[in-house]
Amino acid sequence: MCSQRGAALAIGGGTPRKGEAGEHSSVLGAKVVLFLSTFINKVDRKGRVSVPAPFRAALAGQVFNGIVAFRSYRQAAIEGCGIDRMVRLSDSIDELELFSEARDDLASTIFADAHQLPFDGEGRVILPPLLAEHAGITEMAAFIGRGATFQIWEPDAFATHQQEARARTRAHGATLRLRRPDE
Amino acid sequence: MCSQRGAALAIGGGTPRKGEAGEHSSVLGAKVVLFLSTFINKVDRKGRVSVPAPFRAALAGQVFNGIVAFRSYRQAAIEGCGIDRMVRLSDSIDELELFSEARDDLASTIFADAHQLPFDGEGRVILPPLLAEHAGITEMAAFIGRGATFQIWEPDAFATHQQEARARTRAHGATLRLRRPDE
DNA sequence: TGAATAACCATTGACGCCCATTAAAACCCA
DNA sequence: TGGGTTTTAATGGGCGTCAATGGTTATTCA
Repeated sequence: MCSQRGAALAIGGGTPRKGEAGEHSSVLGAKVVLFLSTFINKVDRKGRVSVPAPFRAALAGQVFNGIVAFRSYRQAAIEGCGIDRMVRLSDSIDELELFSEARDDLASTIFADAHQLPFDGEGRVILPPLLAEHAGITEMAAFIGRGATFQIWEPDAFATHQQEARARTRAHGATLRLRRPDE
Repeated sequence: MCSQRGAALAIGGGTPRKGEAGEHSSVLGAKVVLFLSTFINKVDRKGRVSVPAPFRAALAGQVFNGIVAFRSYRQAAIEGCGIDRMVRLSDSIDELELFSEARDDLASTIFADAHQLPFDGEGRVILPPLLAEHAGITEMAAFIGRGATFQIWEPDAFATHQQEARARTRAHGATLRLRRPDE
């Protein structure tokens, strides 16, 4: 009802067209995943929320059909991404010294808190109470595209957060150098 | 009763779909195993605990139908993984200098202490008293996903540990460079 | 023969899966 | 370009299945 259209997308070997179902190409190179825009969906009495179709499309073809979600460390929000990103993270951590403290901390902090939320037939997921509470989500959930990942906020909380972020950006004049395509 | 749903998973050659039972493909390349999230299950009077279904799924297809557990030597926890990882660990240790002290210590610390815990028909394992005591587990056991491995803690003890780990991670500004998909 | 262990069965509640409904885009054609 | 049609997405709800748990019976070893 409140969701807005607009896109976010997934870029694989080929660009998924309309009718032809963007299939994975689970093949070689990792698929480029991009989450864009904001979508506000309803949380039903069972705790289910529809993940925006564009986000689902971006995740299509990953080894796990659903999203991975965990509490944001610094904000009252839920961080979301696809399983592929977690696998990469796992590999990265595996390269740290076995049994080192840093490795331990990262593992306990990241993986222990991550929830794998599978899509149901309609592309919905069930928000675990722990996560929903952390973000203060009850009625509605705002899916916020952030490029390679996304966040889920309580709509009003996000509106406030966004205003503050804008103000900060204006104040600090934050800039960013664009990465060269190849570097 | 206290377990939380959400899945964690096993990624084989093919994507385990709905009806077609995600089977192993114990084939060539090592299967990608990812333990995510936290599950708290009850330990019954016989010392049995259900290993979370998602963890079982991640282990499916390995040569030993069960888990390998040993005492963490840094924490009041039980380290857990599949038999396949022990094989890899063995290989790694094999590469250390023969007769070196480190090799000796690792071998006796890990392998001598490792227990193979087979699943019963319902996917439960019996926690050896030695391990349970080391982790202070009596009523409940928390299965903690850590990517390629997992740990088993006494729930409250883990909650404390996790908070400290979070604090440390934030304090050290511990960062981790995400591994590029292909590198 | 008794104790400990393993295999088997039974219960229940949460979750996966399905179908129906509605609303809003996208599409098509005049 | 406007109106009518088609398709897809979001939402609600019912029901079957499986996971977690508890208990009972068979089996093995001391």
